Amino acid sequence: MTDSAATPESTRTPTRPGTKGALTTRVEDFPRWYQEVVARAELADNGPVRGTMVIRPWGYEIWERLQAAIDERIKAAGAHNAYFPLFIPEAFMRLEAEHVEGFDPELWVVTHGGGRQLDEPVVVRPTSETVINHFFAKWIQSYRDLPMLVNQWCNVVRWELRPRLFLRTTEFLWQEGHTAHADEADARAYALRILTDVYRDAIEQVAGIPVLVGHKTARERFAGAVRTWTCEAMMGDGKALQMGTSHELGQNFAKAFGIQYSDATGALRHVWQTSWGASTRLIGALIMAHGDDFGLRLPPALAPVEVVVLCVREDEAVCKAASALFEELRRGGRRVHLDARTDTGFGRRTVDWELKGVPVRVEVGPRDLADGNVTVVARHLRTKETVPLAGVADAVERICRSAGRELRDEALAFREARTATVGSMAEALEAGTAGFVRVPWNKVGEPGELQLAAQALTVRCLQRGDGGLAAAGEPDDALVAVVGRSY
RNA sequence: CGGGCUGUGGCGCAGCUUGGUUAGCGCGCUUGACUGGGGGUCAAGAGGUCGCCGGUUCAAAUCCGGCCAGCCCGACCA
Repeated sequence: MTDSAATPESTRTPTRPGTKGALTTRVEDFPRWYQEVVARAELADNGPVRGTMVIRPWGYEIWERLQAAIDERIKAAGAHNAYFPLFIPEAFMRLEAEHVEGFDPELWVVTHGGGRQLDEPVVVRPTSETVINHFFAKWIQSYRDLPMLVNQWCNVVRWELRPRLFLRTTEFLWQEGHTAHADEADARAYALRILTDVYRDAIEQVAGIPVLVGHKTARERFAGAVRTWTCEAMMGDGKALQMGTSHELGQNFAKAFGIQYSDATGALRHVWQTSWGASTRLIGALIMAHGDDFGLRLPPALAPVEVVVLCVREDEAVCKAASALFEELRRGGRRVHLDARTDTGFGRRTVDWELKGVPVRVEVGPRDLADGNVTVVARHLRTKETVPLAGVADAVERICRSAGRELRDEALAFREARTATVGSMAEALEAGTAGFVRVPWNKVGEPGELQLAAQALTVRCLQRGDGGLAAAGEPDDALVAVVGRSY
């Protein structure tokens, strides 16, 4: 993900002309670059209420594709979609001690409705454990009702002090899964299944973002969970972003909400639970993991448009050839867009498509066309090739099939280049700011976490030395802490 | 909530110290022409109660007071 990798010498002088309109480069000012990409690629806008977000069509289509990838995997894991209310009785939030404590500072509470003050204020959901468990208590009676596997796609609202589009907004879209199981082992296995088969798979295979998996330290754990599993990825500035989490809730909520079932012997038992979520933050990750100094780079699987065919300029033969290619690619099953806006300069249009991250551009111009050729450009590598008309479909297929994997390889190489392995706290503190540091957890511990926090460093997750997940009952002392700065 | 800063066309800013005629600039937008293989050129336009309220003054974007809003840095979080 260095500049030299993103702009091979072989390309025909790709330009960032002058100062006008060009993006701030990532090394110059990464947060500013991020904001500019969000704006210029027309992904989102700030809402009129502080911290709120308008997701624009280009951004929303990406979300719909992420959603589809995750939803299909959730269903494969046996959960079903449902919908629970936005408003939660305030009293529900108080039922689980840690949960209240964790969420209290983030709550939005509605005190008025219908022009008068409510007798009992209602909370706007920051997450839905409480309402859903209220119903689980009602729905679950017998071991035959288990496991109960429910998911919902919805918005949630949390008070945020430092909003940033996609990464941290007051209202965001997500999916939250909630399950109840007969025993601890089943709950644990399910939490892990979601972590790896849903989140890791969708994020790596569809979004092309390599992740580290592991569990959170007590300090970073979800409010009310006994164990929080996480997928962590490295962004283009070396900082970490949590991409999806899966919690083992033990029996905390079951006891607080009285979720009990009769087992085969007739004995009354509390269920064991999980909850798990992934949000529109993934779009932020996509931008920051793959974006380059020319804008967004989308893996074809998530791109609203996979191929744009553009007429270099007004010309009968050009437009005819472009339309023919557009039709051919469309029939081939690719999402194609024909850009025949000859009232806008060619340079302007190519830059726009590049900002938006469309994986392939097919440029049809009179010069190439005279020899029966067009120019095909792969966005992620910014490589151009001259291709005969008859070979365009193949060239497009080749790029569409390889781009996602190549983006992932590039992100992985970047992460590895920015990951250090050390043996002590002192070294971890020293190496910590450029990327990830792997350090034995028994050298860190809770006091170490405080020292790290002083430098804005946190333990992103704990995992085995080989990157594997801790087994049931495996003590944290034997594990490695992945340390980094985070969003 | 503690510390630093900013409010001027859609966006980004200058002007304010040292009040003074029609408040400028870049980008964007509109129209036209020439263009056209990486944000092209030229010309003509549209668009602003200078955050709000009050005060000083012959005169306030500019000086004074108050209020409001937003940004950045610290403690929370997907």
